[in-house]
Amino acid sequence: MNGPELSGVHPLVPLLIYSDRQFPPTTESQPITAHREPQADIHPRTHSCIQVNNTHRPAGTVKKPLNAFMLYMKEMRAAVRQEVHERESATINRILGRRWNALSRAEQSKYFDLAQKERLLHLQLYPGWSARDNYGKRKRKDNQRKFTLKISTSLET
DNA sequence: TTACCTTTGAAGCAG
DNA sequence: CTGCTTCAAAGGTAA
Repeated sequence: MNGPELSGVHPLVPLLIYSDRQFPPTTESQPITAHREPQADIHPRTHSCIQVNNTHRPAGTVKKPLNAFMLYMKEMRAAVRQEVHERESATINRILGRRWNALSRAEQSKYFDLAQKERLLHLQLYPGWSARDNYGKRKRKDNQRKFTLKISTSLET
């Protein structure tokens, strides 16, 4: 198999090469975006990432490394979309979860190993980074539930 | 335009 | 340490 991957090689392969040593002149504001989501960093048409930098949301927001299942989803999502006549990610993800649980441990280990490498790579790419950087950033209704829970606790106290 | 929905796993947080 | 909560992807859908 030369490259079952759609785009060619795994997104982390070219980065593993760099992981051997310190990265070339990093502009600190732009730390190796090749990892994933280049669109979140620089838009070719926009080109002016200066404005988007501080005002709204930092373009260089470092996200969590993908776990084994997320990596499995990344690879299988397109295929499943073609198999079934469905486009909603919620439905697709439900199917992916079903297939993931049907995989043997040996088959899953492939993705667990890949996820571990991603974590190590992430550690090298962003030393000092913590998942708490993005913790509570999403606006979710769960926040209200947590808030309500707090209120209940306070009332009891 | 944004959050929701949905999955598993990792990790943060609270007690 | 135990258990609960949030985020990671992602795309149609609802508000």
